[in-house]
Amino acid sequence: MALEHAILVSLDERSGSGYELAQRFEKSIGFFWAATHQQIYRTLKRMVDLGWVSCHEVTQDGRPDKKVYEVTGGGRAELTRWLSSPGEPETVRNDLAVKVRGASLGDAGAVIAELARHRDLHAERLDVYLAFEKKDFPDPSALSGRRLHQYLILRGGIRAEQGLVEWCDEALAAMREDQRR
Amino acid sequence: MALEHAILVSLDERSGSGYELAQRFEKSIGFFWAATHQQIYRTLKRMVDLGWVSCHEVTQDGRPDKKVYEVTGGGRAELTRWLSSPGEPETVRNDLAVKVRGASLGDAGAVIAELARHRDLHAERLDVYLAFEKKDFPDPSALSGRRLHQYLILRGGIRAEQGLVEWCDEALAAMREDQRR
DNA sequence: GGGTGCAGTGCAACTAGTTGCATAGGTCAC
DNA sequence: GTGACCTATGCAACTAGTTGCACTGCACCC
Repeated sequence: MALEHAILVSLDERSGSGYELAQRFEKSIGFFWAATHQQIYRTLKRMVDLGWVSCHEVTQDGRPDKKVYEVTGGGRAELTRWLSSPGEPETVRNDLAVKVRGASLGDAGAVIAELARHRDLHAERLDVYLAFEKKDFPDPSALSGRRLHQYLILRGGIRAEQGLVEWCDEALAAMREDQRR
Repeated sequence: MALEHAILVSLDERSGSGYELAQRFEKSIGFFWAATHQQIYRTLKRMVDLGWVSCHEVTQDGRPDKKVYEVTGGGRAELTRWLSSPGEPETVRNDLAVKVRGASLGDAGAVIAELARHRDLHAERLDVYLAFEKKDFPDPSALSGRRLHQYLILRGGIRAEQGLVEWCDEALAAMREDQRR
């Protein structure tokens, strides 16, 4: 499982509370790992037990108190161990593909509409990523270390969304053509 | 959840036992939905309770008896309903991306090796898919209905693997270049 | 006759992830 | 002053998926 490790990477960049982490997961880290606040709070608790992160409460005024977590030596050791251990590619799960495959057993028009909806969702996400790229990484060839790695992740997100938009377009064209015949 | 629906699509094409389904999931359906035999047996049982599939035992000689499942009217109704209902794109989960993002906190060389390993895995899968394409769909423009949908799914798999291979190559080149400096 | 391997089904225990709800302090607008 | 919204944490119950094991029957090879 990589949620722990995604949290370690994120906390290593900057210590923070569960709430802050949840927001980071909604944004940058969410390109390649999704997590709800529930999952994060529970996992943080487990990670404290494992000695991978430490926690101290911070009293705030004007807003509720929070618990700030930071990575310990044990956490860094675990991260190093994990980075060097092999893993398998995630198993694919694609609702939309199941729908396309089943289109001839139901309402093909509805599946086409669903494809078009997903096409637009992916195009929207792609635009967001491309805007990040333009703004945050204007000169990719100059990057190194952590900044390079952040850039590469973004590139992965861009490629994935591009591929999905193109696939939706291909499928839409073929299925619409098939319907006309 | 789409495992039920993936099973319905598969059983609608051809009735079969849990064992057979598990094999189909290892092959064709596995392009876009992974499932173990355990999951399949459990889900089939639930689907019988829901009235989506019916089950009858088949005595075999030379091998153990089996239970053959087939889709009922209720199952087809459920499938139609689901095909017309909107769904969200799956949340992404990518171990390898987490590793790349964390590469500067551990052994960057190990992450590079892991990238190279995954690159080869994806290239291998891509070859398998391309061979299917060549063999099973020599003339895509002539396809319609179910055959077209099967082809489009395969195209999705091909695009996804191609994108991953290219991304691995991009990341490998950049990280190796960064190491040399 | 003993090992390997395929076909076939399943339980039990576990880990991971989702959903709904609760609570509590504070700001800001109408 | 009250309703909407943001920060902040968490429990409980559920659904989904994984892992390890167990059993049966038969075939085929050495």
